[in-house]
Amino acid sequence: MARLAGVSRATVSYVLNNTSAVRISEPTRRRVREAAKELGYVPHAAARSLRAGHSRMVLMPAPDFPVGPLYSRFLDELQWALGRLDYTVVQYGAVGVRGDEAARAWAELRPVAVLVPGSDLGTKGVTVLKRSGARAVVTLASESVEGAHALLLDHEAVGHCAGAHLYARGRRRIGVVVPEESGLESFSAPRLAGVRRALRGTDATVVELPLAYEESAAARLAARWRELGLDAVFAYNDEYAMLLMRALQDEDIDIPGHTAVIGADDLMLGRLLRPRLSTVHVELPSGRDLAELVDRAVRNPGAATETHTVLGASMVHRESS
Amino acid sequence: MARLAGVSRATVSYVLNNTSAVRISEPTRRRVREAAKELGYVPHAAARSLRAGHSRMVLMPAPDFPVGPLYSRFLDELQWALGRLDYTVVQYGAVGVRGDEAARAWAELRPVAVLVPGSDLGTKGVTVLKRSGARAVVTLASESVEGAHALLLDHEAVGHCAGAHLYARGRRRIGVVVPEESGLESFSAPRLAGVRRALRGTDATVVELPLAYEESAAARLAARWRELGLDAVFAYNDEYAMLLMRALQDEDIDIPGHTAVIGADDLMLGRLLRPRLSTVHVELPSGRDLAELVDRAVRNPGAATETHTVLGASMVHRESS
DNA sequence: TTGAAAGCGTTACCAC
DNA sequence: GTGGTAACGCTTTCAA
Repeated sequence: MARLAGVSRATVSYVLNNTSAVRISEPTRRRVREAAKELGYVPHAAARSLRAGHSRMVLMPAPDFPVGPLYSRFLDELQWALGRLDYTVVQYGAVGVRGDEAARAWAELRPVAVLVPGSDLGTKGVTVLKRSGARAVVTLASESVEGAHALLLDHEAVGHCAGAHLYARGRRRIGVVVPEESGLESFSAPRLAGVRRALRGTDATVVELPLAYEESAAARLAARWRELGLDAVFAYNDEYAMLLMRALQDEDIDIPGHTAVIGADDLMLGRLLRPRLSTVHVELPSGRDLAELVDRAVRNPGAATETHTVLGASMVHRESS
Repeated sequence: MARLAGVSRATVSYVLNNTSAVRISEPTRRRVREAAKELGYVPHAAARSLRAGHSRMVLMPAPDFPVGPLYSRFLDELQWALGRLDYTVVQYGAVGVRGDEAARAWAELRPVAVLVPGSDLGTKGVTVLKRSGARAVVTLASESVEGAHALLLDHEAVGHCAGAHLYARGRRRIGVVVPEESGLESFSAPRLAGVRRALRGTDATVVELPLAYEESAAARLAARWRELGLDAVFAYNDEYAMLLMRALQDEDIDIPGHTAVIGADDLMLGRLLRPRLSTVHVELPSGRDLAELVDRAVRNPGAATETHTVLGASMVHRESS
């Protein structure tokens, strides 16, 4: 778009950006708008941000494993809230690119802010991003990273909640399912650690139970259940709980009589099981709050990095424990 | 980055891009590389694509409703395959922006290709994208759009498969669950239509059953089940099937004796229900094939738009039907 | 009120 | 072999 309406490029820019500093005559405005519509003109984001020296793009790495409804809703809310603040959310999809290499790839897009779920970002990566112009880097993980704002997802508290509940219900030999699927370690490890902490100094014992999300794996685990001598199991989340519970029931193991089973995430499916599944309800951070944190950080990049602990965990006791 | 290593910007460009047309002395190369590393230099994608006149960005709108494991896996595979072809996949997150307005927002990023799941793109939108430089526009929906390549997701075939199966099992009064959640119409409507087609000209009847994904809604539907007089129900997908099946069982309705229940998508949870859930297995398009389609279209934008019907549907008969 | 021109970071092209 | 220069599309400053 340029001399299409018989005016200068500057005039076009003024009209389309509603620049209030200069006054353009109504007829000219109309001519520009009509020409723009007719030509199907769309501004060039790259040129704009190149000239401006910054963009309004908030970048997140696209998750590379199936995400549940919890995260979907969180993401939706976040996108909505950031959209209201005039940011554009972009999920960068690159599989197999990790750590600092990923940070460099993100930095090429010169996002104004970067949101990183998971612990795949080091101090080095934060430096690269900041030097490339990112005014805010926020991590969502169990541990904070130097130089970045942190939303500490306290998965450890989820495990603690589960462990304390099972202990209070009189269980003493407690299994903890740890998914074998990759990409889940950063969630499962702290959940296991939380159970351990809840039971430290008591007479209860904790047994780690690696489990792949397959019927056959669950059946194998259930087959040796009696010899394991467990009276309770915290199954990482509701889906693994459903998988294991079914396998245990197929082995005629009474739930919760012989073994208590609890999950986490409070998904719909837990309410549909029989016995109804006890679960740890997890409260993800509010998308609106996170959007405001990002906006604050962008407006004031010099401020100290904030660290918030989120992910409220509360027990939902139903019938399986 | 510019005169940091005491060389010209052009030389920097040559070194970092390994341009073979010109020969740069080894010492110079080293100096440039060192300076780049020291400064944490990262190339500016916007400047690059501005200069080049095109990018390697493939844009997809981020889904604004919870997606299942099927779609997650498809997306993962697609990102991997496009990554191998040196494209960068970006999911554009904007909630509440629809149709041509969304197309214009996407066009601002000047992606080389746009992949649109769902039927939210009109001929107008395709024109805007193409005029802005997109060399390939591919839709994944039930209907094709003029000017765009189309992967026809044949949800109608899913419904047909379900209807034919239930008829063959002797069922004649067939309910079809239609989710009330928004965003799912483009999947649920063709699935319902497929059931209708399968039973057209037979003595079977089809009853549409709107259902929200909530226990209470399912309970209300189950409470009036006997008066509905249905002997089978196709529940949109496995999750709705689980919801409804549980409600029916709570009403002491025998499955499959009194009512056959089938789902779709062949999720793990169907195998864990008792009775085991019959389901329509759905084959999403191969991410690799789609990546190749995109690449072909990008290399040869003039070629006629391709239309492929994907989404193979096949019945998985278990115990609930 | 409008237009001309500079400059953002890159890279292709041409002189040196 | 190397380095200057122009141009990509846009915004902004300054001059007309």
